[in-house]
Amino acid sequence: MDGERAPVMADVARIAGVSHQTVSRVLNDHPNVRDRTRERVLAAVRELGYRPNAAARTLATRRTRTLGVISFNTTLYGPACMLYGIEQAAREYDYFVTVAAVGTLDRRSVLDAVDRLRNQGVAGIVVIAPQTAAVGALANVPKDVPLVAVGCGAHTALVSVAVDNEAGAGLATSYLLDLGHRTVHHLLGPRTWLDAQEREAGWRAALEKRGAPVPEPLAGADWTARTGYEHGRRIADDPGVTAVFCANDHMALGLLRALQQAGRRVPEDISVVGFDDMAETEYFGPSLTTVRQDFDELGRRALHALIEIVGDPDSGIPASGRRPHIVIPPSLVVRASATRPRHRTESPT
Amino acid sequence: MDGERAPVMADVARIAGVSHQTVSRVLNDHPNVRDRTRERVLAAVRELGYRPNAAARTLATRRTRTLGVISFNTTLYGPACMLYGIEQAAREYDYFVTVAAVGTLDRRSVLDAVDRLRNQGVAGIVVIAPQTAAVGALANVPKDVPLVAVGCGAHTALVSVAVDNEAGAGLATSYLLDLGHRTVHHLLGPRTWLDAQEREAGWRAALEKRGAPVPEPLAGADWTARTGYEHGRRIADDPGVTAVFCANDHMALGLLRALQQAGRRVPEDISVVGFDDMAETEYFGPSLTTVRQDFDELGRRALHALIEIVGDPDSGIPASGRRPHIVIPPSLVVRASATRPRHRTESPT
DNA sequence: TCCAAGAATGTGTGCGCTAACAATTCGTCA
DNA sequence: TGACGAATTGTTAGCGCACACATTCTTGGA
Repeated sequence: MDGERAPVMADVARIAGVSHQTVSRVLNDHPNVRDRTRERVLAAVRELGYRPNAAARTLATRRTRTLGVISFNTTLYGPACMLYGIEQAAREYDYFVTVAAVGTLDRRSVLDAVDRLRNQGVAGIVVIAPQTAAVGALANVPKDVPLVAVGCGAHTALVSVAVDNEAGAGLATSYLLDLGHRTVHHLLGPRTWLDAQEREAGWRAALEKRGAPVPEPLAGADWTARTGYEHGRRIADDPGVTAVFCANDHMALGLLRALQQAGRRVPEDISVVGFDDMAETEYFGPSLTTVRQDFDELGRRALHALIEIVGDPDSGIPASGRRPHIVIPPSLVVRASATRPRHRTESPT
Repeated sequence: MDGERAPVMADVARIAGVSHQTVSRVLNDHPNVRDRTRERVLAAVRELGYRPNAAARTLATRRTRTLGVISFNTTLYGPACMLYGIEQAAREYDYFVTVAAVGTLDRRSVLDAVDRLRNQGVAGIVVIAPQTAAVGALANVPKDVPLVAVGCGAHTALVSVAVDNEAGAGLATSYLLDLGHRTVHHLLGPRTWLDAQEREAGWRAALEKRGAPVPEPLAGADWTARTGYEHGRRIADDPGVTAVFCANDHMALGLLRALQQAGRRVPEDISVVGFDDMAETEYFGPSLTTVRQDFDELGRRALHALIEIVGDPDSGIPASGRRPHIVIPPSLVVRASATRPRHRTESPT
């Protein structure tokens, strides 16, 4: 293909008139290289357009500067953002990121992804795969593979970085209750997701704490606008529902749409609150009150945690610290989709 | 850290009672290995939990099985999907994918990303960075780096895989014209994006072909719902506008919202068509008629193109073929957001 | 029975780099 | 001026694997 082979360290050494080891020293910022020598070497490097061979370095040092990311579906807003945050942070530490997407979330796929990444020789892995099954499978991974789970809820055996789902759900639920709603219905995410479970728990806890009745949560949704829509049609027919907390924004969108089609007004007839604060929620009809989670930050924090475990000699971070769970507080973004109920049935203020 | 070192080929060889070379043969599916020997080797591999050292293999073979992806913003729907498609396809060919996200799109960032990837020794690069600036910068990359641009419009000097933006825009525009609109307004994407340019060209061509007046396109938007919203407020005040073709779905969402707030009904008063067909468009209010592009497929095709250039010996694909541009036809997805104009001002059918 | 051709396996070497150690140079103080 | 220690540079030996070649073992036909 290409005429001549890429220059190697020996070539640089010859041109600079030094030994290859000196070149290595310059490239790795070792002390005890005379300034003049260093400059000669760097000049030679530039002249040749030399670039070190990563594989050779890896082989010699027995350590890679690449990290793996396993992601269930990078197409979803949250995972996509987290991936972005991870990559950003990795760059700062001078690590590469290789991704392994898994199509389905059975144990096998997940373990398979772990395997592929290990074959490539990654130094550690961040998992964006918030399902219970995935987490279960991950528990079987040999402990010599540094592993951090991100956005997967906090109740896992793994080192994890996550938003505080329960607190977020509590925020949303309390907000609706404060508005004067007698109770708040909940459009569940898929129960196989830890986030969904935790949000449900937070919702339930908030209700119970306030002594509000706890209605049966609306189950069977899968995070998509489509299932939100389907539930919305049913809710529209139920005059008892005045407030709905949706486990994510996509479903809220579908719900909003169904209610609108059925002639139920939001927020006048029914208040809706979502979760995630994806970029477009502000422009839903009406703009959606939702719980914001900073996915970017989540990704970054996950990477930091991983680096900390891997132990980056260049950053002076000890390879020791054990920090099982990092929890990031979410915040409520108030927009137009929720308000006080029109016909207050009790407790007039 | 871990007590003993990972097993190497020699360990396997010893246990299986063969030479390391035979182990290598088994692992690389070479012919001329007796079945019994192969089994002994594989048993030893399993027993030891041996996994080949990728770095060593790379060093010895002088070729990596990793590909790089440069992406401007994996947070957007399109790029996220393409990345997913790329990873999927890469896995089939047994390649790894490492991502390099760039925050801004100046030449420097892009070239920087290329550099990082080359340092890591990737065999080739897929670029998801549809801006003119990026493409310009890429033209400077040494030609010995296999490079494929994806979703960046077709008018580039690079090997590219893209949806046919002009055809898609034509589809949308003609559809609105066929409905009876006198003309179609266009909410432009950012002019620095090739997709935006091509969509504008397609819109303009369709209009001219039909002899319809060509209004000044609505400029200054940036793909986000926010700018779509801003333009929407202005459009709402303009009774002359009966049909709008938006350069993407996000902007269409903002537009829809603004129109609704202003009391203009869609599609009765104004018809709207988008571009992309992202997952939620069906649940916009009203559900959006849009031009679908199959991002996933785009990503997969890009990867195939790259593999073809890189030349994968294991797949029997020759390292020769030059295929500058691959264009994928888009399709129109008809939903509720567009209809015939209410007050037809001319050409009664 | 023997030999040639081919199948099956083993041996040696180098990929490009870093780590450990050896050798050299330099400065400085007695 | 000489010598000693620190700073600087060079030398050697792998890291784990695949390739080229050498060697041994099977066949099958004369």
